[in-house]
Amino acid sequence: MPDAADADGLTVGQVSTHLSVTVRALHHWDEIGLARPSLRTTAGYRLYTAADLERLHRIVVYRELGLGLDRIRAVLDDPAADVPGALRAQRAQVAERIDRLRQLSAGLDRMIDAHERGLLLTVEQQAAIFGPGWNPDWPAQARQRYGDTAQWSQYAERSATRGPQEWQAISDAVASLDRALADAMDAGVAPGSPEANHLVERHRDVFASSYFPLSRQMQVCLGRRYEADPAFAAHYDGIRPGLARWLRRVIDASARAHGIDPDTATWA
Amino acid sequence: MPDAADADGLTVGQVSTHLSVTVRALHHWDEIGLARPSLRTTAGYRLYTAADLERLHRIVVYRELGLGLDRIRAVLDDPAADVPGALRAQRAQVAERIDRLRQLSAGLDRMIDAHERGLLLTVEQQAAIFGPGWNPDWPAQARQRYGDTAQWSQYAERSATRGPQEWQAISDAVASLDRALADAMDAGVAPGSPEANHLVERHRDVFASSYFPLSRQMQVCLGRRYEADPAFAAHYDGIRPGLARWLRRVIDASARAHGIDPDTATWA
DNA sequence: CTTGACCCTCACGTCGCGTGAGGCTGGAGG
DNA sequence: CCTCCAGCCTCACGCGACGTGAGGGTCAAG
Repeated sequence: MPDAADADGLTVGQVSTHLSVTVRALHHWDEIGLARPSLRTTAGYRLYTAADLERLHRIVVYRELGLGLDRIRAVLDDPAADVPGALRAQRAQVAERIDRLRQLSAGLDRMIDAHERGLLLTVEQQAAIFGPGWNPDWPAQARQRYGDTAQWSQYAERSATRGPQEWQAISDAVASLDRALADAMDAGVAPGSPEANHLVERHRDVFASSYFPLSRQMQVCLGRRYEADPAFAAHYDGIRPGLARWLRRVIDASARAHGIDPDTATWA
Repeated sequence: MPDAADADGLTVGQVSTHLSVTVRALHHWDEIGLARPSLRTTAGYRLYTAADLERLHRIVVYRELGLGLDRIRAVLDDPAADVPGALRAQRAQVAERIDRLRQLSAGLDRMIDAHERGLLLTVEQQAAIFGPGWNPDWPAQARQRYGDTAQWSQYAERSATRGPQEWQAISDAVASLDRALADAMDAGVAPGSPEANHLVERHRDVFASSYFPLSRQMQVCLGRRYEADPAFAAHYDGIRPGLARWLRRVIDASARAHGIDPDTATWA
């Protein structure tokens, strides 16, 4: 009889294995007076009687249903307690929590998608919004290159909240800016002139509100890439031949006016 | 310009309304170093710059996704952090929690049902298990009378875990006991005899393992009700005429042998 | 007599703040 | 000038249900 009880009660360890609760939990329930053992040995060992076990078992049952210890205490100590009512209230709470978690899961799905694809639009929607010059592979390529930067994370966080309407607004803003840049170049606006600098600020604003905050230094790097990267250059030169180069020079001049040497500017 | 920022930063209250977070949360994030304001006034007022607001906004976004502050810190501070991985892990956790909550909700449903109906069986199942003498209105009547007692709660808790098989076992045990009682009466077993007392103990065991723990005092009350209540009496007298009365006398005699006066015994 | 498993009582840590207490600060009005 | 009041500050405890040691007795077996 290694574990067969001294007839007058079980110790915490024995109860613990019987009911699959931790010893600490039994201690806790004793501390708060939820379930005290009827007996103690002279050495202070807790001894739980059969009646104690009844109560403990009931506690375990209601605890598994997610009720708080206070509510359990009420249910056990007041025989006239409205048990079904308490259970229904609990069920309602659980339903609410499930709902919240589902919404949360949906949000996580969106965010994961945004991080991985960069754009929560179908290819058709992309074509309709960004026009014929758009290549649906671009977001994937961008993620390939910049996916492990903080900027990509920030961009993804914003993308997760953007639908077709928001992207249409961005597309419109970019197109409008491109036209203004082309018009300015046509009109002979010189790098460093107030008009040119104003356009550079506008570019920074549009970019920042579309993608992620852009420092002047970063803008310089971006201007260089506009000219050097074939895809970007094709975009701008497709609007007006020489526009990529002109834009780079305009950005450089503006940076210089703000005390930045464009030749040593760094992205970070 | 009542709230238009002193150009160099926003105070906690302003940020709080902008981002819909509590002032205390901002304090907390400052305390743990998750988001400290870049500036302080000479009086110690926190001033959050535009860059600070960026960070705060990202924190809010990830917090709404249910990430812990430590994980958010990792995501924000390490640009190479595996954000989609962290999000997917979070999604898995959320899925698990939803699952657990659903099981919990199902358990609550069962328990509510058990409390209200007393028996989680269809009428057909009840007829098949308890035989032709069974009246499907009995559980509802029992609940009507005893629904606000602790015993009913204990009985309901057990019922919630019982299916047709368990009820069949109980029905068999009760039928077997009834047969044994009838045989004993037929054989002329006298109240107070060892055989009779043994049967009383067996009745107490069967009842306790079927419904709820039964003290000897409660058993006496039950014996009286067996004789006085027409439904119970009809059950026992249907097995053998006079069995209800005989059983009551047998229980009384056993109680007396245990030092209980059956005429003053109380239920509680 | 020792070993090792079991028990005891403190008492702090968890997680993300809520909620005061007690006391400055800063701008508006008298 | 003073006062008022909203808003800010720093502690510091509280929550819920225990987990996790620390430090030390107890008990049956070898």
